Amino acid sequence: MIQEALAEIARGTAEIIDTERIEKLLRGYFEEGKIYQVKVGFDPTAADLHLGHTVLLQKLATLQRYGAHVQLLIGDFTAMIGDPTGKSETRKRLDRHTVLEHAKSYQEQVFKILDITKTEVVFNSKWLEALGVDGLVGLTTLFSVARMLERDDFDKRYKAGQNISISEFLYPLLQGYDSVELKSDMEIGGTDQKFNLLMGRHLQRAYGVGKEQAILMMPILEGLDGVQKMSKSLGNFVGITEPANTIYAKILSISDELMWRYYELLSKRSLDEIAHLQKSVSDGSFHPKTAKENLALEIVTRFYNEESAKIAKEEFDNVFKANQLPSDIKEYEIETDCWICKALVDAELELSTSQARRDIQQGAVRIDQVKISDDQMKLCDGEYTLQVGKRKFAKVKVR
RNA sequence: GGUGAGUUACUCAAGCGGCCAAAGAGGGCAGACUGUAAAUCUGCUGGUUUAUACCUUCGAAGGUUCGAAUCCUUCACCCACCA
Repeated sequence: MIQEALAEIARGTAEIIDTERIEKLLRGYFEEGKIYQVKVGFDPTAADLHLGHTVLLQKLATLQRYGAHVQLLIGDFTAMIGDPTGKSETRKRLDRHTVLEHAKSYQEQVFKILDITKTEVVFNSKWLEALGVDGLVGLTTLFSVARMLERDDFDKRYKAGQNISISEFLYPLLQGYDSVELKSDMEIGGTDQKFNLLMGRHLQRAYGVGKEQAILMMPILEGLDGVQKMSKSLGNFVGITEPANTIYAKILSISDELMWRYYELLSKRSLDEIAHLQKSVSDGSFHPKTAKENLALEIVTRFYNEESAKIAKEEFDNVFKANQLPSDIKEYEIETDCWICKALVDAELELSTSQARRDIQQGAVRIDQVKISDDQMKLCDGEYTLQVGKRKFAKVKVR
């Protein structure tokens, strides 16, 4: 029983630190019904969750089935410093109102996956504000600069002669201190958070919390481009609140190679089943497109339902296989005798008339499914369907 | 505090008085081919009612010049080294 649970928990993880401890927590649950605290941190700056977040969330949901109580930590205090992982720009401090709003929006999304009765939302400003300069200085004595510089990204930047600010040293310390306050038994995060996660362990020891959190690291999900990590700012994401049709279409646009990665990290199918599927595709007995469709259907179903997923697929096939128009196209009203380039801009299909002109010259623009080549034409009264490229549509009423 | 280097379009990065809306790469968009996949090939990639044209852009503001991303001055920011 415990071993089974452990195997399920370990599935897809990149690294686990202190498996013995996790085993102990599970034993406590199975034998005595003891629950334990699992910490996960979120930045309150981005309120839209995407598939990358769900890798963590799904793992948490699994843990919740085995006795975990989730501490969903909103890093409202640390967010203003900015995580040094990645680019560092001085961030604006968010006001209380905005933070609460983001947190609320998080909860709406998070509980599509997590069990609300086993989750608690906490804000680290609560204790970090109270920490004071005194406490902060105390905290900084517990870790050395040399060890801080061991951290991979600091090391690289230091050697490359790039700037590292003191506040960036504070970030992992404060995040680790959260684990002290929360007395977490386990923390889950992406592999890029390894240093920060370990800091929690280190500080729990230093502060004599009486336990050291186990660490569960999940791989970072690549974005739609298959190279960089999925993030909203890079625009390579699939948001979990996006329309079913969009989610479906985005999944279908990923490369075959990336599809297996998504299967591994997002699908609920067993690893054996996925391996089998992969084999069938590589020996040609199963079409990769079908495999991708199944994946897309599974993911859409998770956030909506089977019916919506089916409709999304039909819509997709209609538009891209049969070259028909999508069923819901935005409508715009345009004045008569409108220059085509201007109309394209007004219908929000193009950003500028110059761009519109270029696209027309390249044969990317269609009116009522017919390709046009004259960038000087005007639209007279009537209703038209404008299309730019393969996926941008708009209906216009000209009068 | 001293010395030196730097700030160019979405990103990196060339340019060092006119041929600069600004090389090149990446990214993005579009076309061909497809499974709206990848790979590949091609075109485009500041704006403007139609442009061997004009306008805005090369950290900011001034100046020199017929003419400046390029030279000078001041300011801001950033980095390294020395203290």
